[in-house]
Amino acid sequence: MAKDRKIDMVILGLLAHEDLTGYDIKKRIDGAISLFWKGSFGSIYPALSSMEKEGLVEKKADATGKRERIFYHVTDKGIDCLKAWLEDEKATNDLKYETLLKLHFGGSVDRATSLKSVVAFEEEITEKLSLLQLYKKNLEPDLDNEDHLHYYLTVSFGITTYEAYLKWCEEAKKLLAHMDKISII
Amino acid sequence: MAKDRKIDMVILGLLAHEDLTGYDIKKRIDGAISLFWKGSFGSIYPALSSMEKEGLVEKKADATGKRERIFYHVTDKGIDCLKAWLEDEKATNDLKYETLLKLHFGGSVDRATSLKSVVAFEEEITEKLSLLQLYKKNLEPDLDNEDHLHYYLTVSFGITTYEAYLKWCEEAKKLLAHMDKISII
DNA sequence: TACATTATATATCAAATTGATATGTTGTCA
DNA sequence: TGACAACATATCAATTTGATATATAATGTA
Repeated sequence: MAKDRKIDMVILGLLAHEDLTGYDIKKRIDGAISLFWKGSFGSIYPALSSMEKEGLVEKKADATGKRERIFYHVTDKGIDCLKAWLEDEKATNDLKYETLLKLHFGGSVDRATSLKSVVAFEEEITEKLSLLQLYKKNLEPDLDNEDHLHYYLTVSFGITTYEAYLKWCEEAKKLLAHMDKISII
Repeated sequence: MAKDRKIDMVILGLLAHEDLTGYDIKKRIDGAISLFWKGSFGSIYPALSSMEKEGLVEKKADATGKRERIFYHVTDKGIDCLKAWLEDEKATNDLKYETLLKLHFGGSVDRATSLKSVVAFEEEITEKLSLLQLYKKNLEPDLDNEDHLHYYLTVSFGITTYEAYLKWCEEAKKLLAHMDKISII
């Protein structure tokens, strides 16, 4: 068996605040959560079905609209499940940095190639960082709100690490810049 | 189709330096590479088989030992494949921080619970950081070696980001420390 | 010497996940 | 009216994980 479905916890965490459709859940994940977790329709819809069978969530008929919309509501059992997970401080943090992988194996291609990977990474991070700073500005005035405090912590994590990434990019660019080093010396 | 098998590139990158068995490859990945990529036997062995069929690697009989050992050697086609990947600066960097996920949804449990997650994370990072500093010390004297320079860059990435993590842990602990805040004010 | 434990080594499998694709509806702007 | 973007559910092959099975060689220890 692979590890328990983590996507279940993401869904339960979101449903703890409001009833949502699978599509809504995907949008929430693509927002601030995408900084540290991702989820696709291919995992969300099957997870909702299976959690419904387990009694962790329940379907709510949508009377209002004409369009098919299946809202999910978290049950007491679902809340218990979420809390049990939150109270366990064990956590697996998995990173897959293709940029770093390319850099690690970059010794057999020329430095200009490695440099291009660093610059592409730098651009990506710079863009995301300005979005995070916007999130931070919105959360800062209301840290007495327990939820906002916790959202703030994750956004602050993103900002701190992204700033470190950019600092590293500067160092990496400097080290890779001396492309003619061997021929000069 | 899911995205191309990235594990192939890890294997080709390793085989570019020396012939290895599947078991060796796993050990290499569990070393310095584990900072930014992971791989299991369940992906390594099937990848080796399929790459052999594609002509990217070839089996080398092991004459010496008595134990079953299948060494793999990278072909010219395999090297071309590796270089093509290295020369493409596009890269997807996927993070799965369960710690951050727990913190994001921590607003509905007490702060002591969130604090425990931060402390567990801090301990994990502190331990890994000292290992990285050891790697760095070993690589630093020989940065003229093109491979070492590239290894150094990834180790330096790890150190810079882990130091940022620890800085954030301090901030997070401070913000979560005021557990009686509401009742005091 | 005998025994237990750890490291070496290949391989497979169910479960989880991704990324793509299929299918159709509703709202908006020109 | 027509085009396009956003909404919404669902499925699938390919990939990956984490666990397990199986077996041999080396090492420590009683």
